[in-house]
Amino acid sequence: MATIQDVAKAAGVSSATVSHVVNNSRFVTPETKLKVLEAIKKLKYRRDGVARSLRRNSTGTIGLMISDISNPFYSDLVRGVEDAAYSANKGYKLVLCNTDEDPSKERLYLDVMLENRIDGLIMAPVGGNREVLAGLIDDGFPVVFVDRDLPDLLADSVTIDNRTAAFNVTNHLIGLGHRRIAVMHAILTANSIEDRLTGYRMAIEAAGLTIDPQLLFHSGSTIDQAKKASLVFLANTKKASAVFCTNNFMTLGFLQAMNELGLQCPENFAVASLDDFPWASAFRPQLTAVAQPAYDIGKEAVSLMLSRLADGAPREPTHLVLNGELIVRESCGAKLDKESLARLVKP
Amino acid sequence: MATIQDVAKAAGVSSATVSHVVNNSRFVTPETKLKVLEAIKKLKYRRDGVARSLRRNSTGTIGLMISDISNPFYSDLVRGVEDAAYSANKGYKLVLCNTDEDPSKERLYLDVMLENRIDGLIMAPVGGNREVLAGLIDDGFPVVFVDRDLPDLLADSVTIDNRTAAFNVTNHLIGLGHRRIAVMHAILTANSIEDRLTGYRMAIEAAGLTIDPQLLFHSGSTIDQAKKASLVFLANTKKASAVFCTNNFMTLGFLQAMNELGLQCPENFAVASLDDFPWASAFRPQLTAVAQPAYDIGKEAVSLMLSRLADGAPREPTHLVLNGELIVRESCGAKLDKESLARLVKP
DNA sequence: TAGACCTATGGAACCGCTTTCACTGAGTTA
DNA sequence: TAACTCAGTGAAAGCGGTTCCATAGGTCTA
Repeated sequence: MATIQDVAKAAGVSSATVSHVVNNSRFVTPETKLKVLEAIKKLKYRRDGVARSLRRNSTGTIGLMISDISNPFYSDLVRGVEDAAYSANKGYKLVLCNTDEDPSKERLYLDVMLENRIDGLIMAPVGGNREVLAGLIDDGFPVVFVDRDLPDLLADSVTIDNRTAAFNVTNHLIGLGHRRIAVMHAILTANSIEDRLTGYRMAIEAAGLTIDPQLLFHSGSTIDQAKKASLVFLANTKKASAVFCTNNFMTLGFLQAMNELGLQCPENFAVASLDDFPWASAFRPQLTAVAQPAYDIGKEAVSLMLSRLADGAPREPTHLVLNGELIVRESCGAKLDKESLARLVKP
Repeated sequence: MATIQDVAKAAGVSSATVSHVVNNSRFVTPETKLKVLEAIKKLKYRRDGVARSLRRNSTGTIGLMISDISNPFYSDLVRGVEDAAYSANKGYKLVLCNTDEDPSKERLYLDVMLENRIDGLIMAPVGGNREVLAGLIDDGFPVVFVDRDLPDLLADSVTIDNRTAAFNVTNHLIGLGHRRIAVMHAILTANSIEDRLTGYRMAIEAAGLTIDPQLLFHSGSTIDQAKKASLVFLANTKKASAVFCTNNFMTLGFLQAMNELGLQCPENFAVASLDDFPWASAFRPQLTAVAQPAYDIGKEAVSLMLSRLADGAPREPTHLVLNGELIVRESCGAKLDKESLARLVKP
């Protein structure tokens, strides 16, 4: 691999000149430039980004930590981040890792990324590495939280209004006549889940209903765990007629469980999802869901990140809150005739 | 950020000793080691991976280029790559990018990755950057193709037996009585699509049927493009009773088109997919599909990569061919009663 | 006791770039 | 013609590690 010195020698100029040609960072006469470019071509020279990063003290790399790339919510989000990061003039690169909601994995990857001198970090925090993150943020290291926030850590964040989203979903179910609405949720120390539960409670109470703690159940964050938890819940039926699944893997797990038990949705049980699927319209049951703007969350996160990277001037953290859109389809019974619906909502 | 020199000074030793302590690369007396570790802790020293990479001439980074992370096939594959890459003792990092099947994007990202001195590249080649890739491979740079292969480029590859998979799917449709089976495919210069079409043709001919070119149609590689192509196809109906969708986005597009036209699957049209979805069992129609071992493809790709990175000794390229598994569910009519099926297969 | 050997550590070159500072020679001004 | 300006380029330090080679001091052998 040819170095800048090789090119300089071949072109009969100094390495400084080669560098300036490559980076377009100072005037070079057309003739000299031509000589340099020819030498570059001839030697197949490719600037060494590692040496460059060392010298410039910046790698042009953004770290991206999410729970699980195989979750469509995150893959869309990642897509948004990537498109925005590469396309910016600067051409930031992305280093990706999955935490699986495991704090120790998160910690490990944090160390790896910091050792490799990422310029900034976009992450869906698991919670549990507060000190490390607080240290980073205090040092002025750019961190943008996505999907959730870690309360009282002063970093930028891009989330959706989880409370309102959950309220709307729950309210939709209530409006259809459902009275006993279950909730399946993941266990997280981040605030998104808590907000979703709060939205649920607010809707229940606003309708003058009472909250039955028996109707809340939780599961691990994979489809399989969600399915198992759902089977258990459905076995000890608490006479619910509907469930609000607080994320998309919960929804898939619940539907798989219903399927295994021979239950039809919505004929036997209504299902509402917080998080839509891009392919939802191709399948039955057609899910009633809040669609999160995952791609936009990623895009906005990059934009906050770039603004931090651009001017070193510290600023107050920005908390961007996007809106989820409730898409009413069939899985809660919205399209059922009155009679069938009546049968569904009174278990 | 403290440097190794700072630590050395604080511990009263040389930077060489600090380096050896950090890397565990030569014996250091317990007392000295302790002093160093304490200094590291006190100064919050974190080894600079960039400087390290420069000196060692290796970054511990693997580039990963796929079409589109929001495609579940690729997100599973990426997951497999990541798990294998991080978990190996070496702890390789991953740099990710999406080509969207666009050769110029592929070229751009290739340049970015090479500039940043990835140690190896795992990619689903778009085709069209043959010279660059050939140059790399000739220079002994480790490249592993996944999902598809670029014929006569001597790189390792991990694929599935596309021909057999397509043969089996088609044969399944024929076995159910379908005689006019359409195929929707993407346009790629890589060989996977060609192989799938070949498998289709072989099954048709093996059954003594004739191939009607009117039944083949193609589309761009997004769900939306697939939907549009499907709408056109379904509008000018060629009296097909079944379609074989040669990848998962084709399948989703086709189902969305059917849905838009009020067509039921399989009652009005049978659909077979090459590529399953992890959540397939939660929804209707329950897809009959060949499940590709996407996660394993990723894992195996890393394992080939690591073997190349370990011993510098060049070896012949390895072409690993995994098997897709035909999962028979309902979308081709397999579970229909004879009468309904008979109605379906004779359009 | 001299030489050989071993153990634990240090000195410093070097990886390939960027960037500051300096320099040369031509043109301009007084 | 001397002094100055300015355009174009070069020399070399330095980013923060790794690693080769050297060395001091101790132990062992003859």
